[in-house]
Amino acid sequence: MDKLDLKKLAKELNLSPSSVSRALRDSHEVSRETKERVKALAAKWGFQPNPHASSLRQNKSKTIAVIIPEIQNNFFSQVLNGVEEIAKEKKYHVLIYLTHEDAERENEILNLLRNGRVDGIMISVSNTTIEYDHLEACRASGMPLVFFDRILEEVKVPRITSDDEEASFRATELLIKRGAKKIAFLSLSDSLSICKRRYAGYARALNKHQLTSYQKTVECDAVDSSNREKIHALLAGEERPDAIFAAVEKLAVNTYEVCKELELKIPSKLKVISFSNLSAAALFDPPLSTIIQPSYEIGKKATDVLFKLIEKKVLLPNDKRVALSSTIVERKSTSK
Amino acid sequence: MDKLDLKKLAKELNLSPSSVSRALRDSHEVSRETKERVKALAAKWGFQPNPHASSLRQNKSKTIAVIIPEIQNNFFSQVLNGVEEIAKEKKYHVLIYLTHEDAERENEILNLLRNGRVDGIMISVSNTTIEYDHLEACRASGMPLVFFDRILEEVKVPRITSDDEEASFRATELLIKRGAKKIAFLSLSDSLSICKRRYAGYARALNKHQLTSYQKTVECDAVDSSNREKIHALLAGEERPDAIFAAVEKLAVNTYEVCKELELKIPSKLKVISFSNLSAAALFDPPLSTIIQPSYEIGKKATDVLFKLIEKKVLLPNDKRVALSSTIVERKSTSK
DNA sequence: CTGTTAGCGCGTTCAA
DNA sequence: TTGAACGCGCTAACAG
Repeated sequence: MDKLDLKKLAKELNLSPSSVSRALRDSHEVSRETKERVKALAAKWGFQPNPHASSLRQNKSKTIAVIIPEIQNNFFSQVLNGVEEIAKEKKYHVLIYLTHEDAERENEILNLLRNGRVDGIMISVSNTTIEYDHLEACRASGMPLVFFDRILEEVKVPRITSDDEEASFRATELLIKRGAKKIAFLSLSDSLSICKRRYAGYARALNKHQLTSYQKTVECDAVDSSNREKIHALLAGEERPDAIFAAVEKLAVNTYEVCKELELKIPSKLKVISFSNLSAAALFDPPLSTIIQPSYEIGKKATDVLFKLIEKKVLLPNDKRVALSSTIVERKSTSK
Repeated sequence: MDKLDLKKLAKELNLSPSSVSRALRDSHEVSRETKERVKALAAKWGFQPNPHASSLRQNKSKTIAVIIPEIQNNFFSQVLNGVEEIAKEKKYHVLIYLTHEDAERENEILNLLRNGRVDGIMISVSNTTIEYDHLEACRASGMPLVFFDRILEEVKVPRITSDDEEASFRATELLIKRGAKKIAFLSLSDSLSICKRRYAGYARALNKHQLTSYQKTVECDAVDSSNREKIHALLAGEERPDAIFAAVEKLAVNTYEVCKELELKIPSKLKVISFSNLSAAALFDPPLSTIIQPSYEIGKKATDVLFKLIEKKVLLPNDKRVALSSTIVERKSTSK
């Protein structure tokens, strides 16, 4: 069983390679009969055209890249589900790259993708990304590029996010309604778009309710142990908050861990709400109130827009800047 | 800024394309000086060889495929972390495919991968996979192939798993030691390798402790709602078990949900233990005892072995059949 | 509708 | 150590 190629099929069928090629790709300029003969033999032999030859010739790879900070995160894995769904429909392949929240690695990955390996790129930037030359260069080169969730304002490409500011505002108001007066904000990075927007919503709610006398942010990072220390310091120190707004899921988990350690009761001593797509949040002790992002839809929409770019379709105004609605699910961690 | 290629570099440097090609790939048959000149310009211009041309010529893609049932699963996303780690070292790219537990889709994906798109494949089979022609054909074609976690006995390729039988035995003994007498087993599919092995460990423990008079299996699937119904029927019916062994994480979550609904107290009325790689299991109400698989290590080892296959290195006996140890973490859900 | 020709960009001959 | 020539497998352009 040697290597198959178009020529061998062509010889067997007494056709030229180009006809076989056309038939396999459903060209209109080939007879139905020929198409059927070709497809029958191709199926019988299990033949598929060599994708590299095809990519080289057509100058497209039928592949997209998804770059995310980490995979062990429900939000991103749900996004990937949406991406895969659309890619499958388009018969595209999906390459995945992890930055591990490292801007340098992110830069390297973008470099790897500069020479035609993929037809388009979707990225959620790392929390250490401040310089944006690599992304701007990518955009400028004409590579279809889309941001999702974590964006860079400076780089003018479509951005598919959720309504972070508004959802955060509502979540903070919920804490206030339940009696919180000193609400601390746990952030992943001051420079990260989602954290900025989430902070803005939090701050707006404090302003509205004249609770700005206590306005404290703890900037965390990707390392659980140091996050726990910072949260520990916050909760064991003077001027302890009576509520916590966690900008990302892992910080809520860290908060719960510290509360266990300190035997600080949630929600009586501390209310907690967090962005989270963890379905098991309802099983926590106590059940965690969450702001749930429409992750699957973000993945689908971002991929959709990416394909519009790839296919050089015109983008509608609401393709360029999409903010899908999050859902707040109140549970016991925020009750009075 | 038009397309770069070897020729343009060559012209600029007054070299032939072949010398440039050689220099970039660190061939020994090119002078150090030339190498440096070439690399300097390549770096300056941000040049990278077209991967499709290169793949076509060399007949290798520098890409591997990972096929998993679902991504929204801590085990698989941790595995991917390990895969990415090794692939990065090898300067390989990673394509990801989801079967959504559908054997037909699995078959299609394997077909997509038959003609050189990837140099190797890692797969954890779907829970509906019974026929194995597609995998056997893949193996027979010479494609490097490795199973991880969920395997098919019949297909003779390396398999990297965890010590399911032994870990399940120990977990079941733990339930027994804590007083359980009627232990039910929640399975994802009777035909799935991991479930068979986990069941075997469970059954062996029951045998050893002469508790076989109650030996009940509930076969679940990928749909949460129907799983909850089945578990509900089990827990609300006659001959309720006093403990549950969940073969996979999601079934433990479903069990907790049903217990909440039925107001059935864990662990006093029902003890629960489960395979799970969810770090937040410690925050559950009550904290869930878990059997933690070495997912990251499985990902690394499987990728490692896959690269040995790709590089045609000899496999050591303990590359062909690896069973890494799981860890049991006892928490409140199994206490007396 | 089908065949012929040429070339995508690279890496490997083989010759110098 | 370098260059010239060829071909990987496919498909676009052109011709019939």
